[in-house]
Amino acid sequence: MAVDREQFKKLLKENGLRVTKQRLLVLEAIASCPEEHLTAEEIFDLVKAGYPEIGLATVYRTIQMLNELHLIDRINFDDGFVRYEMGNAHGLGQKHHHHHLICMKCGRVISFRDDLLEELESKITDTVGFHVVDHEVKLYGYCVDCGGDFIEEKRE
Amino acid sequence: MAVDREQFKKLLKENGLRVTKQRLLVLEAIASCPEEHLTAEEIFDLVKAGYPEIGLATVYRTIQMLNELHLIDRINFDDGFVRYEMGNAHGLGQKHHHHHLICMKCGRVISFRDDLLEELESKITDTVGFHVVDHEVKLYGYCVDCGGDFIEEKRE
DNA sequence: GTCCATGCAAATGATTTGCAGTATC
DNA sequence: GATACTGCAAATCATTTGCATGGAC
Repeated sequence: MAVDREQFKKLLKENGLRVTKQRLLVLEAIASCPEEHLTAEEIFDLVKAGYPEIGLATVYRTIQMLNELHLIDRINFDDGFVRYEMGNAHGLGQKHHHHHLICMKCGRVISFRDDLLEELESKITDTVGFHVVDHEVKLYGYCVDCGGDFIEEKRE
Repeated sequence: MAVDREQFKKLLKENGLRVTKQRLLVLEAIASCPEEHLTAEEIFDLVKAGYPEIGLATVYRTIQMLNELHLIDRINFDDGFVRYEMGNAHGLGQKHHHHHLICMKCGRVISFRDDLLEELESKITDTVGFHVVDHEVKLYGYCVDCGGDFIEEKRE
């Protein structure tokens, strides 16, 4: 997944932020792993490989900023790390609708796309008067390799 | 919401765990706030009100245990605290299906019940071969008090 | 009596923050 | 040249852990 640098620079300027090498590198590191759900430390390592001077604090600060600009999304799998992935919207309208399947045995995370929740969202707006603008869905279970087809619902 | 103490004691014994005053008190504190999403610290304060000797570490350890026994559920609203709520299942089969509406303005959290995801789950099992056994849904938006009815999708 | 559970205090570890130097505009 | 950004080190803070004491069985 390639990053449109000019558009990124424009976005930064529009928000009164400065264009720096670090910011570009962090965004590109995340964009280079479209299927991953990266931790701050992992992003740090990725960037450091090509730019050893970078500091971890800068990565944390940049990540936060990119998230506020809606260029990246935050996910939490409750494993002690906050993770980030490229936002599908690319900051250009278009809402993202993908969910995460989390394997309870091997921990693998599979992303998948579905718009079924539209229905649920409008149902809620009608019923509760709550206006839904975004959602996050995590589905827990067992992946194919871990007996996805037939396994008793045995936990622990 | 009342706790069936005898059943709880039985469950502990079945799992080779000992029945202690602290464990009963922690469970009852959580059960006494069925609509809340309590942090460890909040549970600690609740119990301490009636039993000042309790230690925070015990609360953390007990919470973890109750969660493993599926008596309480864990939720994370990304505000820096892990939260817990009474599990609807009461450890007796019956899966819980309730979601959380999170207001992006005032932070209020509304729980609500829906089984629409059944459809999604079987769809996934068929498509990906991933066997879903549980799910967690968070919906972000604006509650009635914060302009739930008509508000432009304006963020930040 | 054995051994698990508790309470305290100390440790951990991801994330944040203060500050002096540096780069962008 | 002003000031926002960076890198480092120190601080923060929820949660975990070690250990001696106490309680459950």
